[in-house]
Amino acid sequence: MKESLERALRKAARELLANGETMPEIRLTRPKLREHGDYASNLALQLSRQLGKPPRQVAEDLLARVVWPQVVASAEIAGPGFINIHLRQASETQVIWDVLRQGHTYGCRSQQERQKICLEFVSANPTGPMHVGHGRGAVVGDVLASVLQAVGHEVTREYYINDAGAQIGVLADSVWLRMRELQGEVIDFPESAYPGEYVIDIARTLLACRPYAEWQEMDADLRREIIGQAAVDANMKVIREDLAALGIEFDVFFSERELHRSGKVLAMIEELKSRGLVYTGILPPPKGKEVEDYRPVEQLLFRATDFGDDCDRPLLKQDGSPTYFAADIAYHHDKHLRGFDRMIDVWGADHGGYVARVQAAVRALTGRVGQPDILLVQMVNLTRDGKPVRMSKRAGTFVTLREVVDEVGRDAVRFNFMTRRAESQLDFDLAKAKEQSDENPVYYVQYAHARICAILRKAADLGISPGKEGMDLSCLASHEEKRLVKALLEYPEMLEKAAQRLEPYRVATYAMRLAADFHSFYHKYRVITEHKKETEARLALIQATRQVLSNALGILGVDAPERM
RNA sequence: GCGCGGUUAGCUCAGUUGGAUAGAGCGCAAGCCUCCGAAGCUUGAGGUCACAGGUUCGAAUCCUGUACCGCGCACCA
Repeated sequence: MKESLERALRKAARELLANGETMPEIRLTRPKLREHGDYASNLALQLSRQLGKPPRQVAEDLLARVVWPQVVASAEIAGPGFINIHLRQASETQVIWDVLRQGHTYGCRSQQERQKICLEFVSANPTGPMHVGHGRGAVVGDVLASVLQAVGHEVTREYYINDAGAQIGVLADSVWLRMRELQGEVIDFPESAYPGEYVIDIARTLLACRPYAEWQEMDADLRREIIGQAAVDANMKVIREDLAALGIEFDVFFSERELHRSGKVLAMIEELKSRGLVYTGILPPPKGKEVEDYRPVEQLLFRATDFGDDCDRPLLKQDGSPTYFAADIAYHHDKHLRGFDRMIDVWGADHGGYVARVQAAVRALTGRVGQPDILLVQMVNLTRDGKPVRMSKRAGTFVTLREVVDEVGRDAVRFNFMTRRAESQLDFDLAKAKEQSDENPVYYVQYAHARICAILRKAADLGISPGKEGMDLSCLASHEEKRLVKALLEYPEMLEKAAQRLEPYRVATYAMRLAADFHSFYHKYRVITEHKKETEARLALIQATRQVLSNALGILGVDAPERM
């Protein structure tokens, strides 16, 4: 519908412009005031300068030439030169049948330019349970994936497991110390050791499956290796369970360790070498920041500055092993080789300093600019009754994601994480999220859905069913009904924009608005009345509303209950 | 010092990539259930869009600078 209007305007504008002149992007907006019509265009104002005529004159020229599609009732010039378009009432209510016919697929598209997208998110280190910040990234990534799928893309949800490197060694050592402690030894735990309870659990499990004496006799390096792997497996198991509790499943778990073992990291470094993109050099100390143990060392460096980064980056550590960065380059290179049209990464904001170098590396290896797209999800401030909850990892007292999900529920957690843009910080109050109060938008939306279901049940009891496609809906003429219809019409537009701009939170704010429009309508008008036609029309309207609420909640991964 | 993100009502946040009179929730004030679900609705008060310049028909939105807040800044991940 929107496209057909845009096409008509574009054609008229083409006639006004001389050959070769560039056409501004045609953008129809939904005016805030209903007097301004159903859609509005600022095209005349945009063209005014090019044509050297006042905007209102341009608007008149446009209107004289444009051939509107059937759905347009009238179009007029307003204000400085806006073109306000009014649709035929019947053409808007048509959306009700579209919704009811298409059901849970309403709003989805079968994209002509379907992309294969690799969406990497969470990727929390397997050194312990996830915290609330990971949870936000998890929900943002999961919903974004659903949005992209809805508009017709093929999305792979992928988790990169950092199961290699020094941190795994530290984890293994921490577990080993706990194992010895469980055997009665008095241990002085170093600052660096992981403090959490879960470390003890892992230690206990390992002692149960192999006698302590065997562990003692084992070669130290081998023991470290085995314990490290076991600890990673145990942590990943917990992480998967916690993600499942949030309703999140991945298609691929990609292991960094496998990446090293398969030789892909070294191969990638060779590839860069052969292209002359690496050199051996010494990095200067970082400016403005104290690095107490800085020592000038010769390292193998990638020429990131040639590709937009502001500093060259090391590929090998002092001991000759690859850096995390090197593995990450190989990982993204691997994604590229697997044939994805597009890569999207969802990271915590604390990794922001990393964006330029990864994009630089991808560009160097594949020639693709601006890939991967990276969403930086800002921090979550966790509070309870307004007081900050300490999240000290050192003390091992941080609140885990699982505890929060268990306490406030999956739906409330997911919805609350989606109510704000990813790049603004999020306050999350445990007490309020649980309260089921006005502060909690998830219940507001779910309530609207349950309420509609209650009305539909009542109608069914009375033997009344919603109208059938083709019936006259002109009685849906009140302000509230029109708004509701308009909101239904906007659902596909909203999804489109959310996908295009990688802004999944739009689905949540849309759901709140749709629920609000329904509640307003509900309070002003009764659905089931003496008038048969009116009743049937309104039943069709609320059934369509229920469907769209359900679709939006489905994308959010939130339940759409029939009763509450 | 540099980079990234942020700054909009008392609080928490939207604002359709530069459009018409800047919106919503909470809180505050006042109303609404004999009636399909009050976990809801209606009305009101509340704004120098951090500040200063600039760009143009037009700026919360774009450019420059400043001030605060958050995150990050070799050989960790």
